[in-house]
Amino acid sequence: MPSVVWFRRDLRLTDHPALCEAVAGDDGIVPLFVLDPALLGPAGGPRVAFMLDCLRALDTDLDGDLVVRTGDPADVVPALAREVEASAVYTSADFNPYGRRRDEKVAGALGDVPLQPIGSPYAVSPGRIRKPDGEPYRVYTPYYRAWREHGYPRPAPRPDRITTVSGLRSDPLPPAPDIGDTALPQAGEQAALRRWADFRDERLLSYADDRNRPDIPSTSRLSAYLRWGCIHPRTPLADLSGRTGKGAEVFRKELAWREFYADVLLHQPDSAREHLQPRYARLEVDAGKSADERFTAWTEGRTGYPIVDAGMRQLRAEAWIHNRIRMVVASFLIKDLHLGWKEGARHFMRHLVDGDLASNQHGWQWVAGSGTDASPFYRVFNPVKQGQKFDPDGDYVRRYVPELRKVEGAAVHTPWELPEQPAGYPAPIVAHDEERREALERYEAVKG
DNA sequence: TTTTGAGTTGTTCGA
DNA sequence: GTCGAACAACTCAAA
Repeated sequence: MPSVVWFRRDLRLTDHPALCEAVAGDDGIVPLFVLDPALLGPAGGPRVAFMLDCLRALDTDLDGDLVVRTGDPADVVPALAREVEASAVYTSADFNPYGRRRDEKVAGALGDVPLQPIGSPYAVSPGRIRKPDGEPYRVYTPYYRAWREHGYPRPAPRPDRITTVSGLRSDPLPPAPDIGDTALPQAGEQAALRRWADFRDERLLSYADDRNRPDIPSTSRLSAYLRWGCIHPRTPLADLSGRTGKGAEVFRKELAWREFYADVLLHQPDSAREHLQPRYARLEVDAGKSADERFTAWTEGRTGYPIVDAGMRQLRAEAWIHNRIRMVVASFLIKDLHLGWKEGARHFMRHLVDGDLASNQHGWQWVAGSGTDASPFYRVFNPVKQGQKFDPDGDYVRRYVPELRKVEGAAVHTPWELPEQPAGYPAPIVAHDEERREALERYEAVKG
């Protein structure tokens, strides 16, 4: 009897424990991907388009034997299992709130055929790292120490031979959503491995110094690949283990942040929707027509603050934003426009190619100060300062804001000081100094 | 149980 | 221009 390998956020063949386990059986595997409308709906065009490309790449790597089926996994997976008389369904564990509910339903619907979760999208699965008293960590740094202490396995090799069952019905992939000119990364496992190798060899050494620079290619840009599991974090982590440089340590910490937030979300599933710290429900948030207009200006990159607008336009152009700039635009939405983090987080999830629930929701809450960080509430990003510091020559702004292309150097961060206003570029929609004070007052009111 | 030290990513102000 | 202090108080982790 063959076994089914149900792919979800693990669209690769290398270092795939569930796949390894399945191919150890004698009768071949049925590789399956389920197009689940409940997940595809909110995913947003770029992420779906990228996923479809990854599925094509995976199908190619499987000699065209990937079985795609559309529908509720609780129907689709058991139906296929019966169809091929599967002995088991192997899969990587999913720890997101929806994924856990779904897998419980699927396991129930499968009856006697076991649903075997093996491995997960993390080096250390969420829930594994605990304090000595058995409680989960709520603060990153001690979590990181425990995570390092815990360790993680080396990557598993790609199976020598993958015998697939051929000739099964497979639904055609839906047409890619219209994403206009948005430039997506090259999809698939091979592209992910190349991307990692390039980063490791070219930029890791200077990563600690340059990672906050959006104007130069300083980051790994692995996020979309990690999101869909084209690469498992074990692969970079194994390469890092032999390196002592600061860049290696800082990059390892970034990977650990992803794991920390997944752990927090596992223990506090509601934190995907609500503030982790409940008192922030009291934070005053603007609503109404003017708030809606400010939100729209933010999404369209028309706030009049060049670094913010460049970030929001990069999101449209590439379905991705440099991490530093994510913080800047998030801080602007929350503390300059006085809008809720949830709106911003939802917008990111709709438009990011790498949108990951745990990292996104908790990244936003980090900025809002309502998450795991013991954030000093007076930490308000100054959009001009951030621009001058991290985009010192203004190259990043000019790349994404054509109205400002003729402005030279760092002057691009303060267009209102130019003798002549650049045509078509808006004046600042709010005065940062005033809104900073306003934000501090509102946060003050939430204290205690 | 109590105590102590520490907490990703900042900004402003005054010396 | 550079530097340190102030911006508060609280929660968490660990001794």
